[in-house]
Amino acid sequence: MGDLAQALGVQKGSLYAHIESKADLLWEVAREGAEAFHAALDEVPDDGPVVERIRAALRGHLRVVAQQLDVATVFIREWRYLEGERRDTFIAERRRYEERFRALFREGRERGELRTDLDDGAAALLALSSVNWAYTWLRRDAGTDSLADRFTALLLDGMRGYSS
Amino acid sequence: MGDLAQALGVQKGSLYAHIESKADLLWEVAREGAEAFHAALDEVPDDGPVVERIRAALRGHLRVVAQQLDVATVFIREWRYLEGERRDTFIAERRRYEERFRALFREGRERGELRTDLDDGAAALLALSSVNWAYTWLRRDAGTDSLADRFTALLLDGMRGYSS
DNA sequence: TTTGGGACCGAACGATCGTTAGGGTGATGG
DNA sequence: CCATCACCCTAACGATCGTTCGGTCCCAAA
Repeated sequence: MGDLAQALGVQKGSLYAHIESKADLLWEVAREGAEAFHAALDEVPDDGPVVERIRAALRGHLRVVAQQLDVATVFIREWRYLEGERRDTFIAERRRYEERFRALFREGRERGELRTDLDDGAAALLALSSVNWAYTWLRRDAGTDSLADRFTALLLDGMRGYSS
Repeated sequence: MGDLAQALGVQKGSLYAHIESKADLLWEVAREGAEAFHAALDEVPDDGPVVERIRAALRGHLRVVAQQLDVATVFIREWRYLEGERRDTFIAERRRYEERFRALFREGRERGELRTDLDDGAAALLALSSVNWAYTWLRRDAGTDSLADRFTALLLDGMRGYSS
């Protein structure tokens, strides 16, 4: 709160003419984060090659991380400090996001665009881990699309030479 | 400190008969974490198929995460609260760990066991991201080896069907 | 012109937390 | 037997932090 007030050029107490509590602020940022990531997924077309949609989803996620790093940090890490009902509803929203991701891989498998023995749970976990971890090192001005493409290529084609 | 004292069945102040400061504790755990992860990497043989060594490295990392979750959490996340010189030396140790990981992928490419156009930096980043993120969801009793193997399979062979 | 209200200040409150101080106990070893 | 020392307690200190409160200023609506 002190830092926030200082960044606004205002005394600590003056903040409370605009907000109710610190917890409210965290909740607002968490909601904003959920909205941003879901919005990025909304931009992914719901038909066309699954591979391209996965690439678009990773691009979108990384873009949110890079361009709204603070919001993303709350969505990814700081949400833990939410309390009570807000915490529960946030977790549900977060699970929904992961589920939407997983559905991509499931559909890819079912359509035969991905390997038929694909473990879509592990696949979604792997993909989401890679982009979720990005908030720890990603710079705001990084070329996120090309990075997402490199991740996509690695995830889809693997690191072995056989498939090239 | 209060929680720690309570867990030990002791008053807060009594802790200081054994330690110097809270910062010292964090430093100790951070060092323990670095030691554990490096030790896990030491168990990986330095010859043989690179693919198997990568699998072993991921297994080792996940095992440390699962079995020493608190230590791993400090190594992965809480080290940020280290200060001064300790912070710097820790970061160096952490970078060295990442570099050892990356060397695996580089060697795999150079030996022709991995694709010749492999971006070993991105590959190491992807692999480390996947296992680093695990501390957020991994349960202590999880079958980490099989999980590491699933990750290894996905990373090496990819999610596309072509290579199977 | 008066009134109401939003924005802000300055100060303080109350809680938490890491740490210190002073004193007590009991076991150990010279 | 006595001194030492490790260990622990209670109490308090000082700093930080989120929040409250009374008061001032100023703009806009009545």
